[in-house]
Amino acid sequence: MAEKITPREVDYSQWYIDIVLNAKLADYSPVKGSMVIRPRGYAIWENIRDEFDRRFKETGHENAYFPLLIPMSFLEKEAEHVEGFAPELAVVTHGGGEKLEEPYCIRPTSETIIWSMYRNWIQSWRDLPLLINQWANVMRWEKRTRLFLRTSEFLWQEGHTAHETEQDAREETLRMLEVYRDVVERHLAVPVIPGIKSESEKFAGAVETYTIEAMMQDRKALQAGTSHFLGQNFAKAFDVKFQNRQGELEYVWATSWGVSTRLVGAVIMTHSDDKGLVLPPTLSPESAVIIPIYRNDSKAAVLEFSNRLQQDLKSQGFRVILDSDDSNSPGWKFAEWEMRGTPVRIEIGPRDMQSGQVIMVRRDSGEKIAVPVQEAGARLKMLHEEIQHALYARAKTFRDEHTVPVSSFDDLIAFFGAESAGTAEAKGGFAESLWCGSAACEATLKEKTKATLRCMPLDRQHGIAGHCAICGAPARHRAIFARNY
RNA sequence: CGGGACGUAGCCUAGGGGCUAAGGCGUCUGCUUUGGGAGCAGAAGAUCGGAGGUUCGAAUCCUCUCGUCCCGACCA
Repeated sequence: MAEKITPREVDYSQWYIDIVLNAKLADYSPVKGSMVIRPRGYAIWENIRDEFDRRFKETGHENAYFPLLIPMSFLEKEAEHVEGFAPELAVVTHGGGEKLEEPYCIRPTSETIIWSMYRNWIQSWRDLPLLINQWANVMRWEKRTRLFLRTSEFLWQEGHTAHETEQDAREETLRMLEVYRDVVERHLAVPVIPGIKSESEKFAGAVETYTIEAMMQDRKALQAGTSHFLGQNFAKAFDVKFQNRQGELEYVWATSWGVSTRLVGAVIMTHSDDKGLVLPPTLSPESAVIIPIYRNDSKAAVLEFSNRLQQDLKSQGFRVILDSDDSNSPGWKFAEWEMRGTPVRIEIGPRDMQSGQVIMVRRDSGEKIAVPVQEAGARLKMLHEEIQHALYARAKTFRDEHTVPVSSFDDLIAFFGAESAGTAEAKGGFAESLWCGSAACEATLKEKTKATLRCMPLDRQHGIAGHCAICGAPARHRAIFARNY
């Protein structure tokens, strides 16, 4: 495991792949387009998943599980939905050695099968709201895949809720968007912009799609989560009516929302450096690694000292690894654990032992701090908090530095770089521009610069006055344009 | 799905019709070391991505195919 990681400046894509493979987060699989999530990558996902799960339950949702296979006819009940997903479906045509009368598709998302059940479960306003979440795998036959960011099969959660009123459903849509924003910013330390998608970028079957958009280190945008207001589209498609408080039959109002293993990719791309993975302490499988440094004559004492510290920290609730493997030098271990992304390294040598201290080294900054051994637990906790905040602050500063108000088409082209249009060359960032609302303008910009409308930030729609940066017509929205993953 | 590049040991690379496929890193054994990817000695590890063809002979030439990366189209 002595391979060097390709520096970001040389090849950002290769850098990302090098980190994923060298930190043993995932591996390519024999199945085209699907990856194997290795234990270290899965542990990070579990830490993300557990926090979301806690927050979903806190907001009144329950987990359930629906089938992997969906009758093809279900997809076809919602016109926009099938049109959006048909090109990326995997279809099962045979079972038990016989051709199936009706083919199944492997779920690309579960609105249809879930709403086919909601039809039976909802009769009265007393049955509402129905707040269900599912942790599952889904499959979308992607033509071009990237580890974690876009694979044919991926893990996610999908919330599917049913409500009495449009108001309730709209509130739920925004409530869950806010849960996403909060968890991604605080737990993953990835700053995001909550906003609404344009018509051309919204979910197939939704009335409105809300999103949280993050900026990666190559200044491209990554959609980190979406929350959809589905109106009565699926209720109508599956004929789900309830008797309201006035005794009238009415279609149910719906939302759906999801985040996926793509978030692992977002964390990697946001925080890591040329030495390897950098993880927020909240997500790291281990709190710290102790690396003992000794000569033959000091080995026993240093190991004993290290062992005591490990036990002490463990008893305080930290997950601490003692790397006492004799076959690797300390230098090797430093590099190795840096590549794995462990937030804090604790060095213990004879000199430290004599002075009753240890050296704590921050993964994010490389800063070395001498800590009296009695204070190790308290300082480790403090360091974790500092690192968590520093990672978020650094990412936010980076994003803000590359978020620029742009008011004319010429400036947009200059910002994204006309000469780099049609290439993956990193240029630009987030262009914050006024927009008239027309899909034609989005298409024009995309054709010239590859940049798309990522979202209209929720908190920046007030006082819109001016002209669309693309066509010059009176503006109706403020939007973020960027190249994206 | 279109264009390009590339598949030789776990990883990187050499060899582009001819003897037993070469080297570096890593791995294993032993000794020696240990404050930023240590040293010495020895060992294991390859049907050259796969299939078919041309040839006396194929890692090498041809055809097909699979995979990875990049670009494009498509897209949660």
